[in-house]
Amino acid sequence: MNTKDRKHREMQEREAIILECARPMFIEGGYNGLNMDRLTSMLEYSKGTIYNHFSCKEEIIITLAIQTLEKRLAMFEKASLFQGTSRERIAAIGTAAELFVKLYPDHFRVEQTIRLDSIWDKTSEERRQVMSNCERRCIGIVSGVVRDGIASGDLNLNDSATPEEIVFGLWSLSFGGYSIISTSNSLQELGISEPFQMLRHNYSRFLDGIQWKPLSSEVDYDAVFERVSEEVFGNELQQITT
Amino acid sequence: MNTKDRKHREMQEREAIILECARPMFIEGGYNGLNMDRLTSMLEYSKGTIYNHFSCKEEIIITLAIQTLEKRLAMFEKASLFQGTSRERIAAIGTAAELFVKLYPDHFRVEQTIRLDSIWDKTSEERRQVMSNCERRCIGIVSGVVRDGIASGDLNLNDSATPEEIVFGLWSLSFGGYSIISTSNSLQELGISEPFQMLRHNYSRFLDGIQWKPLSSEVDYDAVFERVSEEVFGNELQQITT
Amino acid sequence: MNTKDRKHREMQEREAIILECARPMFIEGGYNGLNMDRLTSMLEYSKGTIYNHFSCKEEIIITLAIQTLEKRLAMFEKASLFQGTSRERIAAIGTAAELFVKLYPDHFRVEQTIRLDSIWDKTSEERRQVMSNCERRCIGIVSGVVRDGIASGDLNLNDSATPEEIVFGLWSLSFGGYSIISTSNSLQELGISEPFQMLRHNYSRFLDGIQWKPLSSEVDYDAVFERVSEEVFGNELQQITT
Amino acid sequence: MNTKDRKHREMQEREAIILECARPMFIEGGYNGLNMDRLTSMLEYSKGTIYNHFSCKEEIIITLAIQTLEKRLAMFEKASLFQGTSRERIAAIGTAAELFVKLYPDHFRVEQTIRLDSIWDKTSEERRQVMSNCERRCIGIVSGVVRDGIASGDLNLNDSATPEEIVFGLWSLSFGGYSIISTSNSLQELGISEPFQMLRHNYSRFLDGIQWKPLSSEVDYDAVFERVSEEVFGNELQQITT
DNA sequence: AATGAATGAGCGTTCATTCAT
DNA sequence: GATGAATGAACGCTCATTCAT
Repeated sequence: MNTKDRKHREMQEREAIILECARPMFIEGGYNGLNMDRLTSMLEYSKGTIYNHFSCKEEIIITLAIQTLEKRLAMFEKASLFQGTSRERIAAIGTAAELFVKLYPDHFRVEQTIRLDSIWDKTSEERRQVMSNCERRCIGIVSGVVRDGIASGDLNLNDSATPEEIVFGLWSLSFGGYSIISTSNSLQELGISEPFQMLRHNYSRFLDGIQWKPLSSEVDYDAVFERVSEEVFGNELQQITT
Repeated sequence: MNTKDRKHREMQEREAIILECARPMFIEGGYNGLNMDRLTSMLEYSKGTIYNHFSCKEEIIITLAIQTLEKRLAMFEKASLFQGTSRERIAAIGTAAELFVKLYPDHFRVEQTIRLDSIWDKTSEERRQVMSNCERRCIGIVSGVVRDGIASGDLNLNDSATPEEIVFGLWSLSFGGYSIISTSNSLQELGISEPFQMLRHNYSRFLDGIQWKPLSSEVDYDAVFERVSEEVFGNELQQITT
Repeated sequence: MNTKDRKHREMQEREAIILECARPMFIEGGYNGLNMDRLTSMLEYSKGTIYNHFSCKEEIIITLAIQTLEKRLAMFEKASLFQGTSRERIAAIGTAAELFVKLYPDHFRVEQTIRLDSIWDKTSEERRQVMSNCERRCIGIVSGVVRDGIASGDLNLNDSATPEEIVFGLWSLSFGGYSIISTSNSLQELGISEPFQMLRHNYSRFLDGIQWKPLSSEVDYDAVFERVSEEVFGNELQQITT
Repeated sequence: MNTKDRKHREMQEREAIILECARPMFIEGGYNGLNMDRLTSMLEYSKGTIYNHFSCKEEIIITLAIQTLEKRLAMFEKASLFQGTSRERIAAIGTAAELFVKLYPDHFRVEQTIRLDSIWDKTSEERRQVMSNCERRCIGIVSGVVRDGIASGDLNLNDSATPEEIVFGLWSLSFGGYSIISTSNSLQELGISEPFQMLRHNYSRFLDGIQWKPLSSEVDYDAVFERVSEEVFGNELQQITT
């Protein structure tokens, strides 16, 4: 049994090393930038060995995405456990999302390329499931907190909306905001110098719009962001600042 | 002179034909899916002729993006002239954005690929300028209406935000929302069956959050959407429904 | 008749302009460096017009060679008329050869490429004849002076050699020497800093070897070189020094 | 270890086969005549395999030159060891040069094309070094014999020349002579039917001109040529005559 | 006679994947 | 299980020449 365990552990370690090397190559040049020959020559493993781990190039790429999506899921889970009002817990998840983007600034690139370059079709059903699950569970966490807000009376949607609609709103705001921050240079032209903070304020405006109590006029959500960053994500924070 | 004119018109027509053929190829398979050999064999023009129009593959791709960006700009301009309150005019632009996405559902794919796959670097400065201008002017139109709202007293930001911050918020919500609609299948799982309408409601919630008058409780902005669709974009609407 | 003359003159002028533009392109990059598209775009004439003058690219190249070969022939003819002993006249032709190489340093490149790159076969019989004639007549001029040397008693070959053999020797020495000077960087490593003068001395050694009177111990042939340069090729010299 | 050795030997053999096939293609049509597609189709190896050996077309060409330059170097080294007077040893090297030209009549074509067609720039520094070294060492061998001649008293330059100047002279005569023999058809018109012998006589005339003892009137250098051919290069000779 | 858009065979090179050892 | 040489289809692009206008 020990032998089998060791082999398995070695497999996993090697897989991590391969991905670690593949990631910057992919970031640099996208799908075509990730080159199996160069990857091989930069690692101490041979082509065949790499192909024993990943049946094709596309599998490497989707695994790159899964790697960071799993980090995000873990961060969302941690954030949702934050002790506070429902709206503070939403803010905590927002904090997780922001820190995630700062920790893995290239995650979007990987994820979008998968959807854009017809990579999806060539990946294994299994890995696609893993990837979908990560997304689904992240959404589920947010949904949960929205429902908690309704249950606690902080949020009253008055039949004018479903909880999912609110999740969709937060998700849009966040995905769109981070995308724009990552890829557009128009923000500077707009004169927005602290885009992450602005994005947080925009969350607040949206939540104020549905009257999720306590409103931003009653609580300093910037302070909540600071508290969550330190209390919940102190470790992750160190990685960013150093 | 007539000869010259005719030649010029033929050039433009041919360029349109090339792009028309290239677009689905690109949509289908991204950067690698657009293949100069296949493109040639599907057109009645030779390779050389295509290269007389576009100096490299990347120029074709950026031109695909410019084509639709120019449509969007025109729609935004038309929408901004809508006669109504400042918030209704914002709604009109939102209508334009939604119809644009429905008319050119693959625009995002093209635009994102350009930013992802180091295509940008290989394009001509001239075309990059055209593309940047389109984005800048679209943003400018929205900025203008926000300022009009402030000037008219409908919107009072109380020094808690700059107009640009609001533009960033609307832009995030819209870009994120349409991206999610286009590329994610999680929306169905969320049980959101009319995502476009939901997105419009989310706009409203955001604008309610900053107290842009008249609030959504006072005016039926769904009705405004319908009116703008018909009155301003009747022609474009036909293309979608047929 | 005037019209015909003018047309003819215009043709010749245009031909000269085309060649003037083609020459540096060819020098720069050899056969593949001479590009009909670039040539066209640098001239005010169209492709078709250029093809009216030269039926193919190869014809341009051979004409480039002919242009300078005709200059050389003229210089050899002038040199052979120098008033002096037969050996001085040989030195005068040597002077012509050296000045020619300095005036048209790229001539070898053109001539060799013609022979190397299977250009020859694609040229017209007519132009090949012109080119061969130039070479033949240059050789003929040297042969003539050798025979004059024999006739005058300055040179006595004693049946140990034909005049042509001597011509072949001088030609080898000169062609080899100028080739090495033009293309090799080993000369500097050898420590030869004034290769042209060294080459002239080597002519002298060869002519001393066949006892062509007066020997280099009796006459300062460096001084003859100077005299011929000034008296015969004063004009050409100006072009080099300025 | 045997396996590694065998692999290495196979690599070298294959490289030789590739070059053997590339050589006539290059000889036939120069740079453009050597065509990677045709080369592939004439060999039993695939494109990729060829590119594993040579990183680009230019590397193949320079290797063609190196192949024969190394043969020449070996022949020069062998010749320089000939037992005889210093002038006889020069004659022995001349014999080597002549046999080399006859064995590899197309070497000049390859070498010149490398210098003419901007091939040089695209080759690896390593191979360029190898090529330069071959030339340098050949020159060094001749220099050495000239110095031996001076040391032995057979040659007295009287400060009128450096040994290098004499090397330059022999080199010019030889390079020019063989070039003319290879590429010009004017020799026949000149009535020179045995150009190689004539060239040898011209060497002698040059060496007589600097009074390198014993003079050609004292020793039958044609006989030396015959002796060296048989005694030193008997093996190589067989290749030519058969 | 002059034009220059159109042609299309041809080029050198790349690279994901395979499979004999 | 590991290797890495071999594969060969595919790619983006070039350019001498033609010919309808």
